[in-house]
Parts: sequence; C-alpha cells; structure tokens
Amino acid sequence: MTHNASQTARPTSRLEIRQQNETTILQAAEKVFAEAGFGGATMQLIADLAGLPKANLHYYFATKEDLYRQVVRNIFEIWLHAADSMDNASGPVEGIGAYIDAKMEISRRRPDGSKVWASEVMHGAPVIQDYLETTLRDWTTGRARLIEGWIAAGKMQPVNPEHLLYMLWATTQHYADFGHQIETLNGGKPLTDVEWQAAKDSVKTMILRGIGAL
Amino acid sequence: MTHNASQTARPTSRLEIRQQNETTILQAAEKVFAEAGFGGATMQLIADLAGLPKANLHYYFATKEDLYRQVVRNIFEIWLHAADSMDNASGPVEGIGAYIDAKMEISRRRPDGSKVWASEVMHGAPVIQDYLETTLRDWTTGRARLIEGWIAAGKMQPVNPEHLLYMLWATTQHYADFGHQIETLNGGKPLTDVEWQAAKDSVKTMILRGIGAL
DNA sequence: TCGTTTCCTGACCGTATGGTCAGACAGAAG
DNA sequence: CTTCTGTCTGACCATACGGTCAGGAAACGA
Repeated sequence: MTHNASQTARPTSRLEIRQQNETTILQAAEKVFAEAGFGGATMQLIADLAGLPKANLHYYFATKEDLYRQVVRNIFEIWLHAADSMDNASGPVEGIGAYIDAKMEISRRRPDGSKVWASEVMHGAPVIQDYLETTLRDWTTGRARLIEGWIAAGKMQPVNPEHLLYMLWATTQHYADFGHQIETLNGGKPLTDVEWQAAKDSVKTMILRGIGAL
Repeated sequence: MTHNASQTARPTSRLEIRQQNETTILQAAEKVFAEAGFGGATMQLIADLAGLPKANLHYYFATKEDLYRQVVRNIFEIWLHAADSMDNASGPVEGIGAYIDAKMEISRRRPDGSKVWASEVMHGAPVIQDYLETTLRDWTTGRARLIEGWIAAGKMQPVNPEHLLYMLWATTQHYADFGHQIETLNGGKPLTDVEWQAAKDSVKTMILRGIGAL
C-alpha cells in the first residue's frame, strides 16, 4: 500500500513542500477562524486540523495575526473578482443577475471565508481597514457609476446605487454567514441543490424586480 | 457638588442595586462581546467598561458564558417583538414596511446587539440553538403563513416566504453588522439622520417593489 | 561526497485569563 | 444595639495560550 491519500502526492521539492504546507495551513486556519473567531481560535486547533505541529505553523507564519491577515486577504481577492461578470454586461438583468449568481456560489462553496470576512468587518476591520479605504472604495464607486449608467439609459428604475450594492452583499452573504440558522429553519438539513437553485432564483427575481429591471 | 452623574440616582435598596448593576454589566458586556467576539472579550475589559471590579461581575454572573447567554437572549427578545407591527397589518406594504422600519431602527439603536447575535449564529449558535429550533422556527412559519395569505389575496406577487424573510433579515441587519464598512464607504462618517432615512426608503422601495406590492 | 540551506519539532517560557475565596462592609429585621 | 443576609473586592490560583529556540532531518548545489 504505497497509495497516498488523494491530494497528497508526496511532495519532495522545497517549493512544493512550502506551497502545500502553506495551503494546508491556510485552509485549516480559515475554518477555525470562521468557527471560533479570531480571539477564540487557537494555533493549536489550527495545527491539529492541518495535521502539523504547532511550531511548524510559526515557521511559515510568524504570528497568529499574520496568518489571520493572509486568510482575510485571500477572501477579499475572491470577493473582488466576483464582479468581473458585471462589467461586460449589457444591462442590469444580465450584469446584476450574474453577480448574484457568482456571490451565491461563493457563499455556498466558501462559507468559512465569508464568515471570516464578516467577523473582521464586524470587529471594526482592524486588519484590512486600509483595503476598505482604498481598494473597496474604488471598487464601489466604479460599480455605482456603472449602475448610474444603466439608470440613465432607462434600463432600470432610479435607485441609490450604494444601497443596492449593500442589499446585494447582505442578501448573498447571508446564505453563508447565517447558513446555520437557515439550515436549522430548513429542518436541520443543509439546502439541497434544488433548494440552492430556488434561493438563487428568489433572490434574483426579488432584487431585479425591486430595481425595476424586469 | 453632590450632583450625581446623570443616570446614577444613587440607589440604596438592595433590589435597586441588583437591577442597576445587572443592567450596567449587561450593557458593557454587549459592547465588549460585539467588539471582540466571545473569545476575544475578557471579563476584565467588561469590568473596566462597567466601572466595577472583575470579582463583582462573577458575583452577578457566575461565568463568562452565563453573562454572554443573557446578552444574547436579551437581543433575541427585542428581535421577536420587532414583527408585532406586521401581524395587524392589512397587507404587505403596511406590514412589511413597518417591519423594515422597526428592524432598521434596531440596527441603528442597538448595533452591538445585532453583532453579538450575528456572531453567535455564525459560530453555530452554541448557546441559543434550542431557541432557534423552537421559538424562531415557530415565529418563522407563522410569518410565512401570513405572507402566503397576502399572496393568496393577490396583494403581492408569489414569492418564497422564507427567502423573503431571509432577505429582510439580511438587508436590515447589514446596516448594523457591517456598519463599519458602510461608514468607511461613506467617507469615514457615520450615516446622518437624512442618510438613515434614505437607507430606510431605499430598502423599503426595493423590497416592496421586488415582491410586487407597489 | 560534503558543506549549506531549508524544513521540522519537542520542550520550554512569560503572560493573561477565567474563576475562587476569605473576609470586609452595609442594609434589613427584630 | 444585635443579628442576619446580601453586597463587594483585593489577592490569589491553575490553566491555556502565543511565541521561542536549540538542535535534528532532509533537500540542495557543487
């Protein structure tokens, strides 16, 4: 039985070792930070989940905060690119519809990342405040302009673009951040494929009709 | 200068002392739990904010978890009663409109409570799971019925009532939980009275139009 | 093959935290 | 005044946590 566990292709080169260990640690960290929050998470817990000795974590990430920072930044990147589909769209139905799809998919596939982000912002964004003030602000004003263009072109009703964006973020991320509550109200069962599709459709219908694009 | 600080009317009776100290501690705890999370909060921090020695907290609340539990339950009660206005409404415009108003007002006045609740649910609701399964579930099915009644009466378009409720919760609570992000995007300034009113109006318009009630 | 660099880890340390407790203090009751 | 009960708190404790470090193991380069 020289058969290795699925992913682990037994790396030998130093580069591979470093990359794989960093990835493993980051995945474990994302989960633990999501479940326990920054304060509640312990390096020992992350180490156990990653299957590495605690001292090894500190070899790759100097401090708990460094590790946390990296986790948050990773999510932020995914977040930003979710709106790429919005930019080349001809109008709100296509653009915002695709954005909702993308964000709902992230909520489904990376709920832990969403929770870490939510936790970070809720606690006053101590780690990524600079990103909020630069990258996110630019991103937001850019998309607000895009929406204003659609309004000017008569493709949707006049609405406040910022509040529309907040609504999009809130509604889509809710399915990740409050997934446990939704699951409980769903009889203790996670949403099935069909139910996820229904959720997407509901959100898209209500929002697109809400902005007068349907 | 025998003039006491505003609220503190120098209580003497034991009942008054107990009530006032419990309230003071709970308020401080809500703030600290909201800012730091359960794991990041310390009894010492809460004690300092409450202006009491740490040992005194343990006299009123045996453990940190007991104190936390009480904070979460208080919020939950406020949450539930926010929908009272919905029940006697003649239709969705009045009922859901009033519910949005009420929840937006809570987000504005008690953002810390909202954050504590969000944090609790995000971490798997370790403390109030039983409430989710009983009280909240009953509450939800009741309001879903109410919405279904409005749909049957032709007062709004047919939408999935659960997903509508999720959207209401997500959108309104977002203004508390992600208040820091909103403030940053607002140029670092908290929303003014006028801006809060605009937020309320935007949310109400988009949602009520989204369900075909306008 | 041999030195060099990187990777790895058990054992250890200082500190901060939740919680305890003995005893001081102060209303209430008689 | 005396007793009793509830309130208060400084000092203390055990534990758990983030982080360190010396030294071993393994890959690399020549």
